[in-house]
Amino acid sequence: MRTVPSIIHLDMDAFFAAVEQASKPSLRGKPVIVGGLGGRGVVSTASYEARRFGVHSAMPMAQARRLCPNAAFLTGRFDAYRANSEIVMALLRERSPLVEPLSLDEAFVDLEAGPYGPALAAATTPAEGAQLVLAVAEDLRADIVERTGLTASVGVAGSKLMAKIASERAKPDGLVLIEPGSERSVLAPMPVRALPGIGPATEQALRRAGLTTVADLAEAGFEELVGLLGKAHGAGVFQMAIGWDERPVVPDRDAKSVSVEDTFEVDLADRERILQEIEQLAARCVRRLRAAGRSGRTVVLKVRRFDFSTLTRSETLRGPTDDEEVVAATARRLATQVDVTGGVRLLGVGVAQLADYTQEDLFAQLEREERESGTAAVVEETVEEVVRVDPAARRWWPGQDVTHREFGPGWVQGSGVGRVTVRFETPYSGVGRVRTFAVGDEELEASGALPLRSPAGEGTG
DNA sequence: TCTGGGGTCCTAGGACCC
DNA sequence: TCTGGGGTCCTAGGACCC
Repeated sequence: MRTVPSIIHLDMDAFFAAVEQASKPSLRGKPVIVGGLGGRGVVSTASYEARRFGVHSAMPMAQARRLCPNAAFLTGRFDAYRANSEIVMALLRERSPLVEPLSLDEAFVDLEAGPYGPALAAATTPAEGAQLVLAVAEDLRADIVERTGLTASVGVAGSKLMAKIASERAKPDGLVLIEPGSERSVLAPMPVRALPGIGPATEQALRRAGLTTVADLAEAGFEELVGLLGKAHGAGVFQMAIGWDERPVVPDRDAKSVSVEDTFEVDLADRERILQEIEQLAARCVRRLRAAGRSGRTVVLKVRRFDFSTLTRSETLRGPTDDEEVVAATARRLATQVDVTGGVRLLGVGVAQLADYTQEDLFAQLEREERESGTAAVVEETVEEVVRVDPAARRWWPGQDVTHREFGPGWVQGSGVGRVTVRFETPYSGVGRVRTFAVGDEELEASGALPLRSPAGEGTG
């Protein structure tokens, strides 16, 4: 392992909620909860103000409402999160080409590559190298605030494992260094659950064996952990426990699967309806697959039943496809293997075994020919229904960006009984005023997210 | 008013081939 | 006539992460 702590782990603080607060001046300093607003939604991110009430990620939204009824409850605006994520990732890539994003708000950076590599290699002592890395990290954090107004926590260490643990300790808005050589003493007192890859099930298995701290794991040894957790997991956990981690920072990992899924407000019982939903999921899945310029060979259908039991059925085709009809027909075929009595709460369609491009899709051609010659099962024609958009039937989502012809840009605070309430403010304005309109008001329209820093540099944000 | 959506990796059994 | 073992692919499920 490295003697200079040249690996950085960056984690944006309460990212989704922080973007909302930066976008909406009236929410700064207030509890904000982003997540699914339907009856079956869960919390995606809670602001630190909301966390003080006990709200956290993955908590059912209904419970969050009980704990923190005065919070702002918003649906996610992923375009805004993606745009700010790209700004942050670009700032990381200025420091090194070796950037490994883990999600929109998290990434590893290896500073040994890139502009600081030579200076790090030239450092005469590890302490000198550490000082350089800390300076780079502080500069990075300042750049992120300047460009987005958002704060990030950064961990700096000699391995991915320790950098990640360091960023966790740095939260919120901090910087923590774990000195190479101190790994084992830092890890020893920590609960096993603090190690990435140890979740509730593994924690339980270890607790039954009397192992609760990382020191316990190191003492238990390789053999016992492999016996308890299996070969790969046991070996991995043991290595983590003794602070051993040589995993490289790997940029540009290609996706290995693409999937979409929907949980329904009310369980679906009708077979015909289930097939329709599968049809639409397949279409969405293929749209994403094609947008990524990929095709896939294995189609996966996922079904969660009324009792939360979840199963998957998959079929591997002879070659990769990006044809909507092929994916849909395969998913429908898989659906016939599933017992749906009692109802279905979730359906998902995915494609795996991805290939980089589509060759001539012989499989799709074959399916089409069979259908046309009438040898395949008759599939009802999907008639493109032309739905005229009735303005009065529009749906507005809490948090959504809108523009009013007279009052300008704002966001939806809430809607119901034919009315929609909008607060007119922007990332660069002061706290805005609230006005209420009829949901069908033609002056009001949906709009895109504004950058958190105005390109013209107006306002203070 | 229980439990999202998008992913990754691992395991284990059976089929199939040599 | 019986008895192999290894490798790879496919499928299903589970744990985990953000």
